[in-house]
Amino acid sequence: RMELTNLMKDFGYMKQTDLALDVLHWMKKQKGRLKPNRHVYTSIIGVLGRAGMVSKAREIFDSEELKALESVNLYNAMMGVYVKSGFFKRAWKLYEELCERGLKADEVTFNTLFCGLAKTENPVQLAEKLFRKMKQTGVSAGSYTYNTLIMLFSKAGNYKAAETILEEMRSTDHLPDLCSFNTLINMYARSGKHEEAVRVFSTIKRAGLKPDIVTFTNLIQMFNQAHMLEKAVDSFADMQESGCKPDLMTYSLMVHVHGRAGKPKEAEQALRQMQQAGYRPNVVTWSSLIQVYGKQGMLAELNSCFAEMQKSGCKPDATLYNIMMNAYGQVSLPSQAACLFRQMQSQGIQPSEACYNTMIHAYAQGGKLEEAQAVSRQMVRAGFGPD
RNA sequence: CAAAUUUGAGCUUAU
Repeated sequence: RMELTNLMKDFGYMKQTDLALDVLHWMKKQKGRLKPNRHVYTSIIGVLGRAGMVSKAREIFDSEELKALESVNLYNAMMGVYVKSGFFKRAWKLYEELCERGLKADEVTFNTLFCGLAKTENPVQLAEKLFRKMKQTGVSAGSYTYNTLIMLFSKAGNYKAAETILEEMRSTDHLPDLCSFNTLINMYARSGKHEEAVRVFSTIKRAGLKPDIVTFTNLIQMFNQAHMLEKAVDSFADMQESGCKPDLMTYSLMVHVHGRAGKPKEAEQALRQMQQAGYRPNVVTWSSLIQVYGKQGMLAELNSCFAEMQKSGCKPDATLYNIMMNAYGQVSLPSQAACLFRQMQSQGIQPSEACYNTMIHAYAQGGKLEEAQAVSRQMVRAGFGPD
C-alpha cells in the first residue's frame, strides 16, 4: 500500500493526475490491506491540490468512505488545497467545521491557515490573533510555523513583526534556521533595504549556518534590481567560493547582470561556465546573451550566437525574435528586422504585442511611416489594441 | 514522515 501511495504521488509530480486517480480506483476495488486508508486519501488530495483540481479534491474529501473518518490530517490536506488555490475563506470554514466535530486543530492546521492568511488583504491582525489562539489551545509553534509567520509578516511589509518572530525563536528551542533568514533577506531585498539584507546575511554565518542557493539568488537579484551590478557579481563569486553550486536560473541571471553592466565578454563567460557545469542553456539564457550583443551593436556575434543556439537544438521564441528585431531597429536596419519578423511567422511563432511595437519603432525611426502604419494595421488585425 | 514555510532568469515604449 505504501508503494502504491508513492506511485500515486509520483504520478502527481509528473502531472499525471488521471493516472494517480486510476491507482486510487484500483485500490478501492481491492480487499484487505490494499484498500486505501486515510494516508492514501490525504496523498491523493494533496496531488489534486497541486494540480489545481479543487473540486475533484473536494469530491473525494466528501465521499462516503471518508465521512466517518475523524482525521485532522484529511482536513489539513483539504485546507491546503484551498489555500494553494487562494480560497482562504473555504479553508477557514473547514477549520470551523473540524472544531465543531470535536477534532483538535494541530500545528499543521494553524500553519496552513497562516499560509492562506498571507495571501489575503490584511493578514497581520488576524494572524496575531490566531497565533495567540493556537498557543492557548496548547499547540506550540515549531520552526515550520515560525517561518510561515515570518513569511506572512514579510509579505505584508511588516518588518517589525517579522523581526519579533525571529526574537521569539531565539528564546525557544527552535532557533532561527536558514529558511527564517532567507525569508527575512527576501523581505528586505524586495523593499530595497540592502543594508538590512546584508546585515541578516552576516547573521547567518554568526549563527553557524551556511548560506545556500536561495540566500545568494536573493542577494544577486536584489543588487541587480538596484543596479548595483558589481555587488551582484561579488555575491555570485562569494557563492561559488563558499561551495554553493549555481543552477541554470542563477547562471542565466548572471548573463543578464553582465549584460546590464555592458560586459559582453563576461556575459558569454557566464554562459560557458554554465555549460562546463553541465547545464544546457535554454532559450532564456541564449536570449540574455543575444540581447547583450544587440545592445552593443555586435551584430556578427549576435548572429553566430543565434546560430550556435539553433545548432544546440534550442528553439527560438517570440521574445528572442523581438530582441533581435530590436537590435536591428536600433542600428537603423529596419529591413533586417522585417526579415526576422517574417521569418518568425514562417516558423509558426506568433508575434507578441511587443514584436509589433518593435517593428513600428524600427520603421518610424528610419522615417518609414508608411511601413510603420502597415504594421500597426496588422497589429490591430492580430487582435492587439492600438494606442 | 499522509498534510503546511523561503529565492528565483530574457523582449518593445526617453523606463
